[in-house]
Amino acid sequence: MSETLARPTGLRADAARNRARLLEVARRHHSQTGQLPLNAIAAEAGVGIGTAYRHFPSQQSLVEALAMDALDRLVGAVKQAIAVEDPARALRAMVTTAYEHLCDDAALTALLAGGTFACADAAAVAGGLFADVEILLRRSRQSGALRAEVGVDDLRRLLCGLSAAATAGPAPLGNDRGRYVEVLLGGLRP
Amino acid sequence: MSETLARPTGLRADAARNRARLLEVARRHHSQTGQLPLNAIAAEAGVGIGTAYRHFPSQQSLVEALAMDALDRLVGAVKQAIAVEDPARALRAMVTTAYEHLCDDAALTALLAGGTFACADAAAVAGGLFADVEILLRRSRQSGALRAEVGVDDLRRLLCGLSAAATAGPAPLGNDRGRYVEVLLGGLRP
Amino acid sequence: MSETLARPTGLRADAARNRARLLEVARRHHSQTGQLPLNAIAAEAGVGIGTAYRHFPSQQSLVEALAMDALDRLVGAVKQAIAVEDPARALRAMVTTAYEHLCDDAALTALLAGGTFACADAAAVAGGLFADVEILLRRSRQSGALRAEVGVDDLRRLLCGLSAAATAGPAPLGNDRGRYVEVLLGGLRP
Amino acid sequence: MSETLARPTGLRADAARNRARLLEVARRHHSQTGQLPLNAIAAEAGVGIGTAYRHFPSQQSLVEALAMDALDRLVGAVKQAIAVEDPARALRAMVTTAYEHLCDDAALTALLAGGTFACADAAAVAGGLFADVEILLRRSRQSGALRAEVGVDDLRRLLCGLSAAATAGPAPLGNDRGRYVEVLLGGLRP
DNA sequence: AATGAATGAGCGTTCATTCAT
DNA sequence: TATGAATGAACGCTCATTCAT
Repeated sequence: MSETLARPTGLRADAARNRARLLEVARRHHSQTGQLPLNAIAAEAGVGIGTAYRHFPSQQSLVEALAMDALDRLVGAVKQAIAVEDPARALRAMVTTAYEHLCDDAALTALLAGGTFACADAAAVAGGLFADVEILLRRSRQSGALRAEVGVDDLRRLLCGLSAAATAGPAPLGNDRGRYVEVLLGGLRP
Repeated sequence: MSETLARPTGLRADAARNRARLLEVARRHHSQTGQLPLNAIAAEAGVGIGTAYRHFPSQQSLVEALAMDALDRLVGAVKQAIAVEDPARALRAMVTTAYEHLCDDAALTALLAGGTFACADAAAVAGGLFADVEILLRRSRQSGALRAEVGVDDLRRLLCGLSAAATAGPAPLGNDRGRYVEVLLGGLRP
Repeated sequence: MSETLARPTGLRADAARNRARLLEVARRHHSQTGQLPLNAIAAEAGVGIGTAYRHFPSQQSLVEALAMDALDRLVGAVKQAIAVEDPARALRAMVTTAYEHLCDDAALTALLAGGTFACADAAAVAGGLFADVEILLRRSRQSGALRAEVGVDDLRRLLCGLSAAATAGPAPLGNDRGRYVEVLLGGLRP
Repeated sequence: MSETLARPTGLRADAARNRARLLEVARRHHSQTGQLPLNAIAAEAGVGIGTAYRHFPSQQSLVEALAMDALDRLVGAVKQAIAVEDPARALRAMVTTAYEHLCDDAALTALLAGGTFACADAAAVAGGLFADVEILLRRSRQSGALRAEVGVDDLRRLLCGLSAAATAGPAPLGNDRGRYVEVLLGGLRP
């Protein structure tokens, strides 16, 4: 019943406001420093530390809450890619959109790079995503658009690593980052 | 005058011994936990914390000292690759060996992923490495073995991201990791 | 008016159910960890923290509620002991049974060791107990079965200390603990 | 080599001063509240929290340092008791002095009640103490002054429990507490 | 040059308690 | 009356860094 959820329902108005504030501050911290110090985030959000822990009993649950919206969008984009008839084009669409989503949302990258889940709903959504991707990969493989040995988990790792390569460092790539996904796409062909 | 060096010369015997002990302990910490707590390392090495700071005034300098040996080996391997006459084979050799070196040495990956240097000698060696790679890339490009838009810095990022993808997570790839570099090699072709 | 009671009467059905659940969880916590964290207990019992506080406005009142059953049993056992005609045997019976009750119920020990009461009914029951014991002690003293200087409060302290000695530590005494009460019984003789 | 000691040697002057301040404040806290919050103790002693942890890496080590002087005195007193020729009188002397020492020093009671040791020197001193007591108990048993089934560890528990009984509660016994050890002495006789 | 004592910012976490809904 | 959101004091502990000896 009172299981931790990345996207809770039926929050009281004030609780929802606090949650939103916490997420907002946390997002800034995470994207800027890569860290999620709950004490500082709570203070900056003008919220008691206990409240922060009530909403996010672990850092992982906070990461999942941060990533939830982006995860939803990614799921939608992948479903759109699956709808493309030509397997090669579908694969390209899926990889490209996943790459863009990961580059745009550090929490999503952290969540998928970790591969573990604290919140049941996040795990469920991610599981659906992986299942969708699996379908697409199988089609791509059968049509000869994808190397045989690349599975869902490989793609997860490759995409996370690639977005890290594009995003990390003192001078993260901006508009230019599209080049990297072309390298990956080229490499995925048999 | 006495600029910090990743590989100092003319150390007194005891100083050299302390340095070696610190590096040994630090390497263990870094490979096991990914962290470099100077206090604990100094204590474990049986060396005063002040001495540790004399040797490594910043964590970055410690990382560079840790990576120096691997960096040397990488430089040698790249020079060997350059010596290969066929540009495509040379490129493949270089990328493969760099990937393996990065997978095998977390400090080397940290150093190259950061892209900044605290020690002049490390910067110089890395500069030489990049110059060598640049030569190889130009040859590869001219012979049509490499995409036009991939520069040295792109390759640095791609390799670091790829080794992170192979190494990270609860179940790092082991012998199997060779698959990933094939993806990269495939993607580098025009 | 509505003074706090360790054993309230006329509770609504749901309130009684909540109370019972809270006590059940609290007993488990107290016997396992020696602590009574109200938040965790309320959550585990599926009861709001506010409700928990309504039932048990202080930790002391919770301890007293936890101890109430055991206290009743102890009162009964002491009355039985008083009924024994021979003063020496009566004293022995009373001390032995009290010791066993204390060893078996950590909350009872906590209540009697503290010596103060938050709930009027607990205080009343304990007062009755002490009065009964007082009677027995007087008889024992007069018959020469008890040292003159040992009063009810001394016995309370001695018994609590003894059960702590038997129960505490990494290796609490089990079946063997009967030895300790023999020491006390021996020492109570003039 | 750098093992934790309850009584370190060769401290720098300022370190010794800080240590003494910490112990002084800690003793007050422990005797008044039974707790040892390192943060508060460090602040009250006018010492950084890091310094406090340097001196006492665990609460247990702080307890042992607090108890060390009393433990020494107890060892001396027990040796004196052993020197008494008559076994019954020797036993009485030992039990009485141990009881008094425990009543007078809460840290000593905590240390002996726990029965575990973080500092090698404290463990060694305590081990010597137990060995001495063992000798005395054997003599007492052989001369018929002690119940057969009471061993060193039983006596440890009984004495800790008894001193807790005398010391605890809202109205700890003062001069009067001698009565309790008479009960124990009486009970130890066969 | 080496040592290691001292510092204190900072993080994770618990939990008693209050109060708006 | 029941609920549970919010609060914040308090505590344990780590670790980078400075500086007196």
